[in-house]
Amino acid sequence: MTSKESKIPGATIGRIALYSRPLERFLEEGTELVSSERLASLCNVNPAQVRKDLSYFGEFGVRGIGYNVRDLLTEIRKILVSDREWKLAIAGVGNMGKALVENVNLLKRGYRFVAAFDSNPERIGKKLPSGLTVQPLTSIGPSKEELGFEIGVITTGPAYAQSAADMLIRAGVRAILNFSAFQVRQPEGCLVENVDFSINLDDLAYHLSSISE
Amino acid sequence: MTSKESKIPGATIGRIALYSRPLERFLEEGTELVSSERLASLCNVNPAQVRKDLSYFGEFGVRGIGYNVRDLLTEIRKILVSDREWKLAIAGVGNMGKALVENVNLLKRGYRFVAAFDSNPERIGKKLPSGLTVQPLTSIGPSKEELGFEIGVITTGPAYAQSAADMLIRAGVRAILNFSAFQVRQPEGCLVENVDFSINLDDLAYHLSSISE
DNA sequence: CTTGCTATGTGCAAGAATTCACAATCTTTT
DNA sequence: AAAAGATTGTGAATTCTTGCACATAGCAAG
Repeated sequence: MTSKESKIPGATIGRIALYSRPLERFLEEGTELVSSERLASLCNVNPAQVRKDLSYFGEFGVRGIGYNVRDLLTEIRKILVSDREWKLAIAGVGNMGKALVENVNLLKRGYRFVAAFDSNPERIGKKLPSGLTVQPLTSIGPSKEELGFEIGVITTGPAYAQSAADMLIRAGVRAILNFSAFQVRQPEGCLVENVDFSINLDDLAYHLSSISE
Repeated sequence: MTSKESKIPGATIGRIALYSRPLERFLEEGTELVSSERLASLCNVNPAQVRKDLSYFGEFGVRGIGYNVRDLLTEIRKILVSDREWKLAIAGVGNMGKALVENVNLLKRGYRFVAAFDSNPERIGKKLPSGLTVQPLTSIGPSKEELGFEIGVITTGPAYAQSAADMLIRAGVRAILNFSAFQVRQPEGCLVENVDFSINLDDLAYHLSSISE
């Protein structure tokens, strides 16, 4: 069904996800039509980029008119497979972990945390506002069978990140989103995406400084 | 001083920041030398990429030997201008905001939050564990003069993001790191970097699904 | 001081990604 | 029913990025 997946640039998926944000707003506001130009300007990209990105997956617009907001959003959700619920497990329930587990935005998009783990004995057994009870990291294995989470999120400190990753993988997750400062190595058969805010700050700092030169 | 900035790929700065993470660990562990190959493998990139990225800024290695960990780290910090303290202001002191303000990792890299703002009256006046007192968003203007923050971080809900951005800009910040789900438009003369985790999850979900096809 | 070993720095080729520019197609107007 | 106007979809040109492959250079051993 996916049309010639061979030539889809890596950044395209991320941008398509990006396009869905303003589309969601348009849908709420009742705006029915949107042009590639308008969408592009809201996402800080080139209009042709929007059209090309979408064209990898089909023809969703009407020439001379634009895109129907509701239809395009539906198509994008199909493309991203965010038209279903994804179950997540979190390892590390510090500030960052809690912020994610309680983030309504993620839930709205179908990402539901169904298990929470931590290695800190003080945190184990505690109940989070979302209703989840924090389990010991070492118990990941068995729980997975019951709860069936498919994506792992790591928000432990750097020292625990790799072992958290190992345990999540042993428990069967096929994808990991890693927020710890430790860069998790790409293991065989498991997708890993590393997120490090301090890199974004470094980036800003660099560009800020080079402007004034 | 910067050598021909004209041809530096956009992704290079981010990768150079990435290289510094394992280097910091090596420095702590007392490892003195590192090869582009080793560094590359830890960062999931190609060794030639490491060398080329660095070569935009100078010659930091010794042929036949590799790079001196301490020296390279010093050079990278100079490049990224993270060899000094950057003062940050945060707008939005929910879970995510607190997670950032209390993140020791950022502090270790020289990013210090010197002001916190929120629009929620219940939060205003509260003292954060870091010692900062939450101020009303509307008071951003005057505070900036006193405290001199130069980068703004937005962790409000989507509804407040654009107005928080406007206020931060009016207060004189030249760069914004935006974690809200609302994509802030690039304003004239101010760098904006938008971060949206749900996009990372969408990305993982997409690739997870396309594997099984 | 010469040979061998190793790992950097980089010109250039190969490969990707982006953007242009225009044909295609749909609606509206006359 | 033809012309005007709008905006998509996309082949091709352009621009950007990556990676190869090797000359270069430092060190060590004999």
